[in-house]
Amino acid sequence: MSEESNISESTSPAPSRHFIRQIIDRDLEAGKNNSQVITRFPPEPNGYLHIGHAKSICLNFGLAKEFGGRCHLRYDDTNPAAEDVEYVDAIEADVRWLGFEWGEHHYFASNYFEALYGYAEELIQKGKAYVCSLSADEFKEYRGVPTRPGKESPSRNRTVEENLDLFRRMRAGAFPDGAYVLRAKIDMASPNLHMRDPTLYRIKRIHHHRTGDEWCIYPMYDFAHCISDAVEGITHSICTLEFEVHRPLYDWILDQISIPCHPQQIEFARLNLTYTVMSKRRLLQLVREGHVQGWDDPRMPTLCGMRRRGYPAAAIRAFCETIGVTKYDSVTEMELLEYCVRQELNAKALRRIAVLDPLRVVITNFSDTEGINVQAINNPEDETAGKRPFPLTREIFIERADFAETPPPKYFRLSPGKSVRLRYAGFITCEDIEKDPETGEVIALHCRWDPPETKVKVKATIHWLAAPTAREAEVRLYERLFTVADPMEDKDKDFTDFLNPNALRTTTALIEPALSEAGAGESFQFERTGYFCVDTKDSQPGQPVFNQVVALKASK
RNA sequence: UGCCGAAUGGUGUAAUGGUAGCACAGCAGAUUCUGGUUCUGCUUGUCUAGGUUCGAGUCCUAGUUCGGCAACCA
Repeated sequence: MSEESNISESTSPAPSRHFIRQIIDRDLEAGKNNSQVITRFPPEPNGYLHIGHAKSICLNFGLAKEFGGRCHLRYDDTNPAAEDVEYVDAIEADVRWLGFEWGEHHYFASNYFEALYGYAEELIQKGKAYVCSLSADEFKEYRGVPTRPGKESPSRNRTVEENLDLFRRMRAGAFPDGAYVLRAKIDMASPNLHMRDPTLYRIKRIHHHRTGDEWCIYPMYDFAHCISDAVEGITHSICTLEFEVHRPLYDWILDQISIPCHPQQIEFARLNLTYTVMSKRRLLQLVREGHVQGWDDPRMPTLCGMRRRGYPAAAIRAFCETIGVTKYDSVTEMELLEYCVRQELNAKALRRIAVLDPLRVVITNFSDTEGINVQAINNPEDETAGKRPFPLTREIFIERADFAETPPPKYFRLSPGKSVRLRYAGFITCEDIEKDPETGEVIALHCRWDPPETKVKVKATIHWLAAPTAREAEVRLYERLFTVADPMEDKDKDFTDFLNPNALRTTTALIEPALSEAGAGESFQFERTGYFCVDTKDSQPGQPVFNQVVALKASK
């Protein structure tokens, strides 16, 4: 490399740095946190991860990698009512699939229940927390509303001894669920509702998927999260915008207790995508009500759904980098995700031929036994992918849409008397049409074949399959899950009213023999049609089922 | 009518007081044995009104609009 190009490279503009990178840049410059970057991805195991989580995963793990730090995988499992091990395993598989590793830094907030309890007692000792006897309804009433201050609970002035005794008995199971809660003693007049003596612990006799029946009191998110971060020595605690109003409480708790570490909470805008929904609750509703066939249904925006659909992990990573990170509540167009998917697949996927909606063609100047063998290119973007033999016989199948009896304007493909190129195999000219006498439907075409050397002037090349070698396979074609960009927009309707009835269409296609041996999870480009991935659930050896990943970019 | 936050083309994002740039989408063209890919060009933008400054997307003031917050959820 010449000196000049070295210079131009070093002076080329630095890659743009989003606001969190800039915060870290400044922290590192100031020597904060011993110049370390330790992040965490803290899912609650109460549902499957979706593309919105991918943004957070790529951010947290990506930042750690970029700055030579580390990222912890920590389950925020403080509410056993909603959580389950089923989700724990699925979450790990999804994060790994995305390409990230947590090493030995695999934690559960429930690992810290004992420590958390200790900090709660410390708060009580310091007169910063009290046990409250208000019922849930009274609690609400006392809390007040945003525009009016709340009023203090009668329990607020209990002595430290009383509070300690009550809290210990709460833990010991002396009281029924809901009888008491532990609250922070902050400020009932705070304009921030979260600072009006928030609940720290509640009594819940629910079996926990990790701690079993060891506990009947469970810490709330606000208490558990900041302390878990501090215990793990997290430097940058990155979360979504809705936690912005929780930050004063995050800081307050860590300021009151004797823990040396105080991570910085930074909020960013969650991902919204057009033509889908992104909340676990609504995704769960789609599963429960049977609108889709499960969390990993290829129509779902879940990571397992996208993986099954055939979206490459690299495409999702590229997408997450492209969308950026801001505090602006935005809606990203699905087209951008699809672009990233095509970009990745175009470079990597082997080309194969499949005819989705077959129309029989008889080559009139071939005898039954006559035929030729051509070579098909496996990937024009990658010469090392090589070629494969591809036979042409008297009877072939073409795509029904590649013939038009009365061609519309600018139709380049086959029509009566017209010619097209057969991919890799010369030309055909349509000489006759065979129709069903009853329905009038075109059932076959009779065409004359000309070899490639003929140089027939055509404007289109179509794909085709030799009838004797063609095999059948189930192909699933997907459209967007919803018919409108924002299914939540109409407040008078349920989002399920906008479900796209054509989101899944199943058909039997004709595939080339090489495809019937395709392994589960393998992706191909069906030439001129789209990208397809062998379904990992419903395929049998030698009998693949194909999921359409994404169509080729629409022709103009 | 409380508090917190955010506003840059259709969408997403950059510009950190000094030429408003990039990507997606759209449109047009070139190349092409995939109406794919690739390449070229084009359309479209700083929420409003004042102010500071030689100079404002950026700083100040006022407003407008949008989002979040009133689980013993996270």
